[in-house]
Amino acid sequence: MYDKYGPQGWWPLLEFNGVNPTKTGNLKGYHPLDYSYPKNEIQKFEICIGAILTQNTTWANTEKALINLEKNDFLNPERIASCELDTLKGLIRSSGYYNQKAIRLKIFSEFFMDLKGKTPNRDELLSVKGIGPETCDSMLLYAYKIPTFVVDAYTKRFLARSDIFDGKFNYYDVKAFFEKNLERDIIIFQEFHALIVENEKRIGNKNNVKKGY
DNA sequence: TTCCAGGCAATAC
DNA sequence: GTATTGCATGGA
Repeated sequence: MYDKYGPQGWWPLLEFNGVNPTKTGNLKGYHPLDYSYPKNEIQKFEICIGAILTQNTTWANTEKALINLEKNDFLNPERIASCELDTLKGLIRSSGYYNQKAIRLKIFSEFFMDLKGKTPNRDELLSVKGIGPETCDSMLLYAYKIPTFVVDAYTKRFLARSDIFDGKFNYYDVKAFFEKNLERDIIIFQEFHALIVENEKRIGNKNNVKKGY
């Protein structure tokens, strides 16, 4: 997949204006071969907010919400934590589930401020309301650069078609499978997950693999 | 119009 | 511990 699609440069960040013409959807937000992102606390925060906003939603819808937040100077935890809930709901409307996501963003913003720049551990993140296994691992892998493998709907669909996995398709069994078979390296984990997503987006759900498998 | 997308918490068994 | 359900917009 790497030979076919090239380095993916995840996570997509709004601030990056480089162009990767082979991308479908948007031409912005990627930073292939540059693994120094996020470069500051705001970018770190942006990744975490994006991880929450993209829950069960397309990235296109998420990106609209992120752009709205950015335009209104809402990409900082203080602003989100202190603003009117209805204002926040309006800005993230396009991401869907905006009532619960607005509350989750506020809760996470408080948590992020309390960290004061420190890296949270997995259990701390999971204890935050609105953060489940996938959102947690996305934050750790892409914002905090901890080598933990991210399992999402694409990952399971990829495995379901591949025949190389005979276990149960629950989150932790799938995660363990990848972590056992890949070198525990931050760049490899980031690229492998992003390449699976790119591959699955391109081929579509041809075999109509059901969600959850 | 219908279906589904980079989940999660609450609830029910 | 596992299964089900509500949440909501926007594109195909």
